[in-house]
Amino acid sequence: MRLTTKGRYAVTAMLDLAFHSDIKPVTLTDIAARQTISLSYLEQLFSRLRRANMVKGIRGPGGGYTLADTADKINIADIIAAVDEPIDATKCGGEANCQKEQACLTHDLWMGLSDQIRDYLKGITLAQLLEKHHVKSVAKRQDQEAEQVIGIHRHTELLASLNE
Amino acid sequence: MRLTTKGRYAVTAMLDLAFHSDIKPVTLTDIAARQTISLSYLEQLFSRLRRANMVKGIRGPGGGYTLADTADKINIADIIAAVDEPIDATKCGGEANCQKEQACLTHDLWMGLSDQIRDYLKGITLAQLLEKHHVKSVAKRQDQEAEQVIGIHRHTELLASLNE
DNA sequence: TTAATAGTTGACTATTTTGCTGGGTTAAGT
DNA sequence: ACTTAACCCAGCAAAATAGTCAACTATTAA
Repeated sequence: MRLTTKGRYAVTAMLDLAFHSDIKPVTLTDIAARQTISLSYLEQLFSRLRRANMVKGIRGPGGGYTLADTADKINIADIIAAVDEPIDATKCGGEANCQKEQACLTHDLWMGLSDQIRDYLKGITLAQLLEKHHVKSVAKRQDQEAEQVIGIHRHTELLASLNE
Repeated sequence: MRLTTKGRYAVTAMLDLAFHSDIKPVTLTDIAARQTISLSYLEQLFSRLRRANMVKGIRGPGGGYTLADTADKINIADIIAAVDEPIDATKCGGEANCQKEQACLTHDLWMGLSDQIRDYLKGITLAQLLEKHHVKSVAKRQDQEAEQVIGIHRHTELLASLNE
């Protein structure tokens, strides 16, 4: 699992879509203007997102993109995985072709960590992020309320799984 | 918080160090051989790690690197932060220089997510990863009683080195 | 003292990824 | 027909990544 600006662009665009595509499809031109991402770069990203069945493209006037599913069914890990190259799991490609035992061991450790991050991001949906933002803006408007609904208990939960 | 192969190299190298530097300092040449990372690339990474006070360099014959602190005091987030460029938090650099409200909102959402990942990784130490691996390898060894004997002597060798 | 070891530094190169431009083609609505 | 917008390329400049080379300095064993 990698975390780069590319994935960030994708998540941002998907959030924008979740925000605006309730009524009608959203054009990439709109997203490009709102999020200041170049149209052609968005096209690249959405080409992958569409092939991964995260969004649906509707052609013609009045067309655009909509989410392929409800926002609570779309998680962050899948979005990032969709736009990232399939990571080649370098050098120790799946099978044990490592000559050295140590190399494989530390490789395993890293992969385990990577899996945990993926699981963590799999547990966060677009709907949760929108809700969190909603809560936050409401809280800012009224008075300070306790936010952070999503993060904390999940954090401890995952740490607990480390200690098994 | 970014997650790239660079950070992975750094974590892998630090894990290798945590494994082997109990008795004496570990040379980058050794790490390069074990982890199949180029020596000079390691030099770059360890230059940053040293400046970030994650490791100590010891010169002269018998020299090498050791952890600057015990393995339970070194967390993954700090390792990655040490080798990564300070992320520029693009376009909305700290202050609210976003012209559009939406851009800032989704930006906030992403930054919040990024913070959560950082907190998560801050909660995972080298010691935890080593411990997890230790348990796992023992279990694997017990399972492989009737099977091929390839890994066994390496395991005992490793366990022996842990008890010294 | 001397030679070997090993870290330190900086500049340099190759490759990959990133973000973007611009050209088109195809499907759908007016 | 004409427009709109998704779709699909080929390519390209800048940046990041990964690795190389060479000169240097500090340490210490012999």
